[in-house]
Amino acid sequence: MSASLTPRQQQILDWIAERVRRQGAPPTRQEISAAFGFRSPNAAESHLRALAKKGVIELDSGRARGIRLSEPAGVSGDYLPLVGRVAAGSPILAAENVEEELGMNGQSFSPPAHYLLRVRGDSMIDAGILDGDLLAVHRTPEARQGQIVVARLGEEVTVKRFHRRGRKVQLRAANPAYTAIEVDLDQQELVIEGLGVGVLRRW
Amino acid sequence: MSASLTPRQQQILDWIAERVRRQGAPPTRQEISAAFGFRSPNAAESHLRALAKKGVIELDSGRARGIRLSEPAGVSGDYLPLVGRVAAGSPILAAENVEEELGMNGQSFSPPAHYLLRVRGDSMIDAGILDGDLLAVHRTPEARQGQIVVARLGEEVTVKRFHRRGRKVQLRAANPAYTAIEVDLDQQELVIEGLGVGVLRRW
DNA sequence: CGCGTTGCTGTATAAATAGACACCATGTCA
DNA sequence: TGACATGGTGTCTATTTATACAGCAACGCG
Repeated sequence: MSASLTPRQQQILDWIAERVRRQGAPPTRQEISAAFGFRSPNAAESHLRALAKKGVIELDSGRARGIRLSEPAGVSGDYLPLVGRVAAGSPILAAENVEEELGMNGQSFSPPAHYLLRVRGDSMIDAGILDGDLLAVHRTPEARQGQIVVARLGEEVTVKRFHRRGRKVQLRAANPAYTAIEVDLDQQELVIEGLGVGVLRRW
Repeated sequence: MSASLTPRQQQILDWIAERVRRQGAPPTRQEISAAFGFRSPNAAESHLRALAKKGVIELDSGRARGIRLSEPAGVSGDYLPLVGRVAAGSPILAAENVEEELGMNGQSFSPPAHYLLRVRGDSMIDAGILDGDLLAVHRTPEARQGQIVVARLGEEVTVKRFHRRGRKVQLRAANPAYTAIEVDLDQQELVIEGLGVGVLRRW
């Protein structure tokens, strides 16, 4: 997608990101030039154009300090990845599935959350999980009766309540409009990706 | 700590913080004026001076967009106070009401959350807010039709949907088993403590 | 070889921006 | 009563800033 940056370009991008993080506002052309010892603001201008062309920044024309970082860098620690739609066949935490990093500590949940998964549909509405809600997930392959799990059936990832009887598993929705999914462990592969440990909703 | 802001000042500070969060750069005086309908950039200028005087922002003189938030976005850091039962008559954020500090950034919500309030009862169940859920609250005295608000009526703090017709306000539950609370602003005092901006549930 | 990209210098200018000065109305505090 | 904060309108200007134009040198690609 975005062409790789030259070392110089990377250096400049890093500096800009650092500036935004520390000063709260992007630099001007002349500030960039001063920082790198350019004698002409146009050196900065052309670097910015190159960076914009490669898609790592966006320039708002005609605005003072109109530089925006395409991907806000600065993932330092207490962040949980937000997983949106899971691409068929890919591991849940593959980079392509991560939409955003949310500033919150997984330890706020017990057991701790490893990531947040956006829930689609109203199949868990009676458990107070609405369409678009973020399910806090603890990665573990173990589930007990009645727990809310993130399960992978073939290429599909779903959120349901887990019920097991011997070699048969029922994945039950929390909504009378849905019928339970029956899985025979000898016939189909079922992977428990994790356990729901909480819900986060943003309006 | 920081001197208390007037509602108008809080509103302007919130708007600036939101801008910084979303656009990556602080606004200019004319942008503030445009957003609030001021006809003169000087209205924004004097508000900024007032905010700087109270220590919630810092101004870099002679720089375009030289506004820095003293405490990023007016939110103290990476922790949100969890407010449980609110003692009668005390301010919501009084230390006696804070049960715990949760490791999450208020910026995960938009507008940013200032604290979490434990919701009691099932009066908001149809909005997906269950007994014991934590409501993320953005402090502001302003509410629009239908928004979920934290309101104080006399000594009681409640979470309801806000509806206003002239001097009469209805606080509606999201549960058919409850009847709406009618408030005549000329008879009773109603304080909007904040706006619900999200929900956090821990199992 | 010519062509495009990178990485600069140097100059110029229109537009964006901060911020001064003057002024007004309202409320509060002592 | 006067002083002071709040919340504005209106105008003007010095500075800051983005960005165009004209060049130059080095490099890799086909």
